Amino acid sequence: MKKHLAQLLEQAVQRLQEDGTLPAEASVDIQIERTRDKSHGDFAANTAMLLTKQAKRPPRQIAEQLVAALPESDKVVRVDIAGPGFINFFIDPKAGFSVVQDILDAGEDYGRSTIGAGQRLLVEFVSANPTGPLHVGHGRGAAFGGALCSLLSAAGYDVHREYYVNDAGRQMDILATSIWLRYLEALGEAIRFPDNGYRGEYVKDIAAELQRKEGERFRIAAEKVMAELPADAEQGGDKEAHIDALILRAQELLGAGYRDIHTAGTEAILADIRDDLHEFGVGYDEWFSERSLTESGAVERALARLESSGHVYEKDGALWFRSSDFGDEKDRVVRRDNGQITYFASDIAYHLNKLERGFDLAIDVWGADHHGYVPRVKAALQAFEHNPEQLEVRLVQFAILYRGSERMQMSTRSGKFVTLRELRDEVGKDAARFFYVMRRPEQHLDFDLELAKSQSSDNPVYYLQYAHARICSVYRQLAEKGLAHDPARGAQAIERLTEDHEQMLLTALARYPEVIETAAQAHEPHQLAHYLREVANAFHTYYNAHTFIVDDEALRNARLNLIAATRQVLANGLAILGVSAPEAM
RNA sequence: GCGCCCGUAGCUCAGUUGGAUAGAGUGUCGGCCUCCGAAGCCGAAGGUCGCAGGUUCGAAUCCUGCCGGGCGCGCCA
Repeated sequence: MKKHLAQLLEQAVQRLQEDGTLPAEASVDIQIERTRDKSHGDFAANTAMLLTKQAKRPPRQIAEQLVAALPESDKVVRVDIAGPGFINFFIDPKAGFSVVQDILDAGEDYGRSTIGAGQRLLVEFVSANPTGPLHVGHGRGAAFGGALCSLLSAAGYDVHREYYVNDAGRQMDILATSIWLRYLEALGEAIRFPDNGYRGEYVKDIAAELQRKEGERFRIAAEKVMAELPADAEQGGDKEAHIDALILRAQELLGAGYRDIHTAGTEAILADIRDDLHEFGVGYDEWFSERSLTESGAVERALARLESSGHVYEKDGALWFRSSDFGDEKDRVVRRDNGQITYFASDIAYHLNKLERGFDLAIDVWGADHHGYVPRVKAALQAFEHNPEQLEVRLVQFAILYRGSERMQMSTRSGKFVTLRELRDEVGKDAARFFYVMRRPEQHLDFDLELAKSQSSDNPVYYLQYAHARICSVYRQLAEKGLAHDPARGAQAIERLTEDHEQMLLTALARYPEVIETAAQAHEPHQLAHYLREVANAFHTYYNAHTFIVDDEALRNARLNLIAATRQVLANGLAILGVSAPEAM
């Protein structure tokens, strides 16, 4: 309908240009929006106001000329000019009925759009280091990323979902060393656990598993392990120097065995993360290994290219990338003076790789604490003469957990954090996913556990699910009364749906495809969450005002068609958000 | 200090990319089950859109400067 009205206005503008009423060179972006107030008709256009400057006439006058030049349409019953120069369209109510049949015919495909035109998008999200289980901060990235991908896919984009696995680098060495030390502890060695080690219980679990499988293969006397180490932070020294020395010690003493522990640790945690996300309803097309970049030489090749194009230099024994040439605050190290490449170096290679795979746009979903990282990655892409706008970084603020009014503190390294799994166990997948995506990602999220698991009207998830379950219940009631829904009969009588509540519901349902398109283009799944609440509200209101199972067979079937369509829209929308649509609750 | 994000009803948040009288939920108060599920519905009250300027037909939205909160500013990842 929006498109239809835009076409009418476009023709009107063209006619006025041809007869000289409007300057021939005038151009205008025709915007049609739904009105908020029924007295303003169904749709409104601000075209006349946008043309005031170019036409050098007051907007209302232009509006009159536009309306006079408007082609006839059987869908438009009246056109008004109102306010400062709005053109208000009143649509023939009959045109609104067709949406019911559209929905019933399309089923799960209702709302699918071709606006993405098969554009290839790479969405990278979560990508938490495999150094421990996912926590509730990662959960928000997972819920947002998952919903965003489904949304984009529904809008006709070709979406590739990817998890970047940081399976190389120092953090993984710290993890491997932590596992080994816990393993030694379990064998009864008198080990002092480093301040900077991973202290979570899961490290002990992996160590126990290692002991079960490998016995005492990695056992080394504590005296040899702890001999002559630089002091740890707690001992008045430097925690980084201490842990680095311990890593080195582990590698020396264990030889090839070190790699086995490292791999065992990564695999154990990655398997856990995969299960966790799977149970959360989030799936990936690819798990992209950082180590594959270093081992294939992709990182070295990227650095060599930067070197030959003059974008790196040496200073203080390290290799620096001139990111400040591309708007970053300062230059960044890509190779440390000890010869090791930095995390940033692999990330350069990774993002180069993304664009070289031919994606039109790469979307990264990051925690907001990484925002300072954006300019340097974009700088790297520019250094390779890629358009930095081909990378879009969506920053997701952390969720702040509350239990009632009590705020819960978290920190990964100390091992004191609420895991995503604990959250799912406590509030359930549906509530967790909905709570995460009902806010704009850049908004801080207050996540109240008590509210999310409360089985009451306070809980916004139930409001939507209840609407769906309630509709299902109507059909069960119908069967109990020995009646059957006849959709063909309902379609014939569809114009009997003239009640205000029915009209409200019809317009709400008709908006669904528009919401999919705007939410997808804005990369904002929360718009869909809010819309679905409106649909549920329109339905609940209707439900309370009218009985569907009436004696009048034609009217009954028409109403059943309408609520069947409502159920379909709720189910389609909830599916995109990763929330189930139960038939009973 | 510099950079990014946020500031809208008591609380939690939307606000269709600059449109008409700023909206929901929740909380408070008052109504609605002999009737397809009351996890629902209807109504009332509640606002200096952080503050001050500017841009224009028109600003919660865009620009500038302040105020307040969060985050970042490593040869960590």
